[in-house]
Amino acid sequence: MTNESKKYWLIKSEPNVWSWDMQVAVGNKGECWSGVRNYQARNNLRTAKIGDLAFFYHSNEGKEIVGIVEVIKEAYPDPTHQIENSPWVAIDVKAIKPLKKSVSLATIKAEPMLADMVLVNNMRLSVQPVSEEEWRIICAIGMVDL
DNA sequence: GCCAACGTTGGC
DNA sequence: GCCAACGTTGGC
Repeated sequence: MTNESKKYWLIKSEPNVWSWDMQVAVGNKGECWSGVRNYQARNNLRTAKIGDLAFFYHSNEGKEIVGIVEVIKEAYPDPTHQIENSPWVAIDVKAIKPLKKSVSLATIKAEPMLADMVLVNNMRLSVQPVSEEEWRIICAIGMVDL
């Protein structure tokens, strides 16, 4: 695993369904990221590799990036959709660290350098790529070193 | 709770 | 293959 091949993502969760605190509570064993029912998001999940990092975004309630997770298991059949030839996949992620300062959607929208983020332009996509530049900017705003 | 934006479905 | 109807997401 080299730094060059590492990709960055943003994954969304409604905190009343699966929150950052719950993600932290399961610790290093991580948790299965499942239930994605959107082809574009599914394709992104398939692309995610072990060691890739992702922002953990709270949708609906909070509307902010609260932490960083790492992919620890690559795409496998979604355990919440057990039918033959299910098109859906899941990955496993584990919490790495919280942002010292969470980065809200309003903050992202207000930052011109982040105007091209998928989060801003395709609000409904639940698993989305983040460019290295966007990653660095948000880490800086969130006062986290990664 | 409302509704705009988007994705999916199904009739034709 | 088009497009209207419907369902879902998610900000407000």
